[in-house]
Amino acid sequence: MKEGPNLAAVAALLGDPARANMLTALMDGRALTATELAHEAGVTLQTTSGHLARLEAARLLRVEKQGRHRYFRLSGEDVAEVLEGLMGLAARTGHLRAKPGPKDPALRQARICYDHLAGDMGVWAFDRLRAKGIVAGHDRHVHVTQEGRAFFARLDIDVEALAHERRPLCRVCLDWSERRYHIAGAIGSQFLRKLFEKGWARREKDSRIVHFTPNGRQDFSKLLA
Amino acid sequence: MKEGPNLAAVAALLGDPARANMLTALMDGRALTATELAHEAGVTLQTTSGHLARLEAARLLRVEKQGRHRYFRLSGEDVAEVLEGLMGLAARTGHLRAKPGPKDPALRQARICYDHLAGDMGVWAFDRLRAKGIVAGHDRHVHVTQEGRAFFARLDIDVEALAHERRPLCRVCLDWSERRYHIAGAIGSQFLRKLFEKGWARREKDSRIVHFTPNGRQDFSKLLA
DNA sequence: ATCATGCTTCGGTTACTACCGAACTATGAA
DNA sequence: TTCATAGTTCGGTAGTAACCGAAGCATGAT
Repeated sequence: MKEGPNLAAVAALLGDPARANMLTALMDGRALTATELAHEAGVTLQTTSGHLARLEAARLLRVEKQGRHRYFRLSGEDVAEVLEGLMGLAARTGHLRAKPGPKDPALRQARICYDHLAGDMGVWAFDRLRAKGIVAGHDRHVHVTQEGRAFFARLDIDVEALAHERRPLCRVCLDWSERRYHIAGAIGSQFLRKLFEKGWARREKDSRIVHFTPNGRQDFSKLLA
Repeated sequence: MKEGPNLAAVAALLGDPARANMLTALMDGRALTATELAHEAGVTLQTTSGHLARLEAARLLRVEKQGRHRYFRLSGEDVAEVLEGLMGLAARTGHLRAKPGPKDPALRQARICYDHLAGDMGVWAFDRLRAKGIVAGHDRHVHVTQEGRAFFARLDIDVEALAHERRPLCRVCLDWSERRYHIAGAIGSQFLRKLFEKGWARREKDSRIVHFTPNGRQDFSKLLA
């Protein structure tokens, strides 16, 4: 009783449908304006403004001013992880959406989680990266191996440069649909970007869903074979 | 927008202070009666009854009837994990309790998480178990090694028998205070039980806090040296 | 300067829900 | 049977907060 951090305060913030929709919209790692988020949540701009102020005060969101726009994004990967965790619990406890939506299977297949690949494809890719010895390690402390650096270099990803950024190079992130891990961090971000650059996959407009082209899927499989 | 499981519905359940207090009280894995939970949450029995009905309907709690008592417990380890995750976010985002409470340091040191050891000591123990080759593996898929079976056998823990239970033998669980993993599952549960049996540690009454005796701490260190 | 756009603040309404008192059901003990 | 304990259901109250319209800034374009 009354021990530890104030769980209820944070959960209550996530518990409002409008705020939850805004946060979900930000799960793909993009930064969105207040107007865009208002549209996502289906409420007016002034209501949105109030919600965003509260989320920012709680440090769940980070804001960047650019001209007369204010861009909001999740304050960190850990926020995205908790959101995914809650989705997992919602799915497991049968608390699905009233109207499940036809997009759900596609969402389970492949989606953006913050800025990296999640879903069935994301988990599969992570498994392959490990099986091929490109990454190794325990728990959250996964690292890119020497062979891994060569592998990423062939994709024009400079691991050395990424390693010097403030952001963790290589992390794992729990998947709500698979309940297993996929790769995150700077490497996860760059890896996904390459998929788009190569034209192997594209993102559905205004959605977290990622679509692979038939050829892209094949080339991706070959890359990680 | 409106993709994936209904995150807000679950979060709203966790967002009420009374319900959050009840769930927190159940984090130590015990099963408590409605009356006990009413006391924990600081509300009357009839209010509690309503909350518990909702939590059970959402499959966050499981109930067992025994005579005229109804014992409530968390429906699974995953619920405890999400609660710990939310606590981590609350701590990280500065959303601490209004009155931090003098017990917080003790809680960070060693506490019960569902039915296994968490906090600084829990994370340390898990590190040692891995360093000694008692457990090995990646991610959530950790396993007890051959040497590990011998190690646990010396503690009168029959890994073979536990492995045949429905419950996962060896899992990991994320720690809100350390933001690192500790050991859970049937092994984690038995391991903690041994600490109590040996008198190395005892649990504080009506709390998740675990106190190690001076000798117990020494013997525990020696065991995992 | 004037206008348009993006966002915030203020005020009032509405809807929700946590809460408790009181009455009721169910199980067990004497 | 009678009483006590554990818990649920019902009804009414009260506090909260989500919501929008309107007005008010602030920045950028013309």
